[in-house]
Amino acid sequence: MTDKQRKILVTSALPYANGPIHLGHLVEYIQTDIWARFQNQRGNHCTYVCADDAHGTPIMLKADQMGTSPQALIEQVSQEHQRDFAGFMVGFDNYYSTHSEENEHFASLIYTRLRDAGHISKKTITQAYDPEKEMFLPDRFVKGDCPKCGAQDQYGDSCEACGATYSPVELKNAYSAVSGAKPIEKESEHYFFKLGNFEQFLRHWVDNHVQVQMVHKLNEWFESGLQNWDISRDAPYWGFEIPDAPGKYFYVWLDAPIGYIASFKNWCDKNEVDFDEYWNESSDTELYHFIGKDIAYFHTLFWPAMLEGAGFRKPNGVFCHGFLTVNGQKMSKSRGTFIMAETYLKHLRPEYLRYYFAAKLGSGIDDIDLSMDDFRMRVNADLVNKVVNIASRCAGFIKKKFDGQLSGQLVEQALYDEAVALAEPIAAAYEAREYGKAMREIMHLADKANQYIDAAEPWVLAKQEGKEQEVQDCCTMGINLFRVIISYLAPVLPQVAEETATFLNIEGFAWDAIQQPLLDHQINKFKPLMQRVDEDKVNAMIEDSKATLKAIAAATPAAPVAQKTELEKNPVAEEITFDDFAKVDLRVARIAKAEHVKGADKLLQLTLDLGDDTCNVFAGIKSAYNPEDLEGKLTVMVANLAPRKMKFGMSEGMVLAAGPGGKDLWILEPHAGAQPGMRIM
RNA sequence: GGCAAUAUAGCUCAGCUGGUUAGAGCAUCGCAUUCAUAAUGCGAGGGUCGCAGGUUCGAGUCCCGCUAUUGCCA
Repeated sequence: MTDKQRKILVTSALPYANGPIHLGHLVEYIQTDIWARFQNQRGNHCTYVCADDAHGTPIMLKADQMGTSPQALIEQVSQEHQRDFAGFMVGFDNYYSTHSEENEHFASLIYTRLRDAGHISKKTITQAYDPEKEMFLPDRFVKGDCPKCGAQDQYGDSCEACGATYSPVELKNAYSAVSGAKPIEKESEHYFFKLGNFEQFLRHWVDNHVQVQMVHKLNEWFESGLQNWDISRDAPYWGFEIPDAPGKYFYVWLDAPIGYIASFKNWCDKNEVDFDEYWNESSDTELYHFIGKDIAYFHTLFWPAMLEGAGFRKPNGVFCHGFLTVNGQKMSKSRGTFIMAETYLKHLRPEYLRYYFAAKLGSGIDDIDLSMDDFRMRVNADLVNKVVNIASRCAGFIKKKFDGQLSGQLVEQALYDEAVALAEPIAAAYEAREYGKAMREIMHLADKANQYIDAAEPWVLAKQEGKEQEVQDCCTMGINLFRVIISYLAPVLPQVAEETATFLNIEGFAWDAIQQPLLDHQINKFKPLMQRVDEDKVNAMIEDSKATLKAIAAATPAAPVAQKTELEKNPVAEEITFDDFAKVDLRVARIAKAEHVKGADKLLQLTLDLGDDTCNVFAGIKSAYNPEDLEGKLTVMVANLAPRKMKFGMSEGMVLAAGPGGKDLWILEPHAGAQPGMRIM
């Protein structure tokens, strides 16, 4: 800690103001908050700002749908977001909105500077247009059938069933997700940011400012060539009008990152801080953005290029993190693993999650998994059984026998020195965002503290005459080790740290304070600092998540879309006679074996048991089923279908399934009791 | 389809530039202990490091292929 105080500005990505914060978001805010708290604890001056990302078509349409104004919607969502973040102890210095005067100012300023420097071009493009709603439709708001595989109800940019990418005009049976009308093609002049002008700058910049994993990604983008970026949208659009272009608005992604600047400016004005010191091109303050890997493109290409072009400083680092999975899978609304921040907080303490995320976070971009059982056991074992236990097992002696007074000496100076010596490696781990590594070090120290107390046996000494001093000494050691541990954990567990400060009767946890042990010092009564994670509460949270999402789904007025009924999408076929039908021999079959097919993206190979006979069938259901989930189940097959030679072998029949394709595919299963081989009539 | 990341004990994860019998925590089992929020300590079992090749004196660690999972394709 010899460096002079660093001035640091950190940001987390701006959450979009059309929905609630969920646990997936929180990975990033907790990661950033821990880093910011750590920096301040070390004595640096770290400011943490964020804001709601409050513009764009989805917000405009959602407000419309709810019968309210975008303004009212974003105000309400902002309240909810701030409430949730506060609940998780995410300590922003400023939380603002991209729909603000400051942001309009900076968006216009940056645009104007880019334009004057020749980095903006115009071009007329053709886009899908909703003639009923009289607006251009973003790709996501055009739906229809995939031109490649025919899957129904796909978005305008890509097919979820076959993965094909295309433009909205290629969709079959296209309709507007806004009005249900058939979109037409319409021309409009758009404004573009000439990203290619910055290729040399960017190629150089990315080398030192993003993680290695991202460098690879970026090189890929460089290889395929930097395209101009479409930064304008036509009215009606919820955002800022472009200064010299009436009826044209900044695309939401243009003013979103500028929201970092705007939020900071807003904070500067309130706190009399010199804005320019932080944002001048030659600033020697530090700037870091924490983001999810999905928005790297915007933050590692467009953003530094915009700043460069407009004469602002560039970030010192853009830190990507991975996504959150729950119980090893994508968060799922039906499984109750799509957990909103608010729902979590109704049942569980925020620090559990802060610690769990910290224990799993590294500096890379790997996804992290929240395994509910692991979460509960890990938090209980580490924080309650190990860490808090240290204080709990020493405090009683100090309080009862010595009236809260710590002794005047450290009997195991070497052990204490060892604990304090971890300050630097742990600080280095925090600095490098290797929180998992830091947590492992800290828990190892906690193990040592428990081992020490075990060996010292204060409860044995306490029963012996004349050993009072030894009891006080070893409990003083224990309490001091506890203090060191909580100091290391303070960025992760703000509330525990605060309550520990009260318990220890100290000011707080400046990083270097532990250099001086607490001796001849009066401490307060110990109160349990943390309760165990209760399995029932975890389960209640899951159930609550299911219920909450159901309620939301029910309350949300269905998009006026024209939710076409299944029959409308796919009318009943021409009438047939019974004899026609009878030609199809449907049989109950048991799925004896199901396996992946080497080299096939969509097929599973099924071995179907018909009682006396088995047959081999290739079924295109891989996107919806895991082989292991199918084995042993009964299903229905067409038994007399002519065998067909496929690339992977002979398919002797087919299994029946319903659904548009992709994950939405359901095979038939007869009621229990049906036997393999039975004919279905 | 293209590109990338990941795949290590039952679970969650470490394993740096290749080098002795592959580590941790939790879980399990045995023993000890009772100061502590059914907490702690000691010890044990448990892995052909996704599969198959290759480079090397030597590979979990490098290369190729395959499989699975995940993400990105502005």
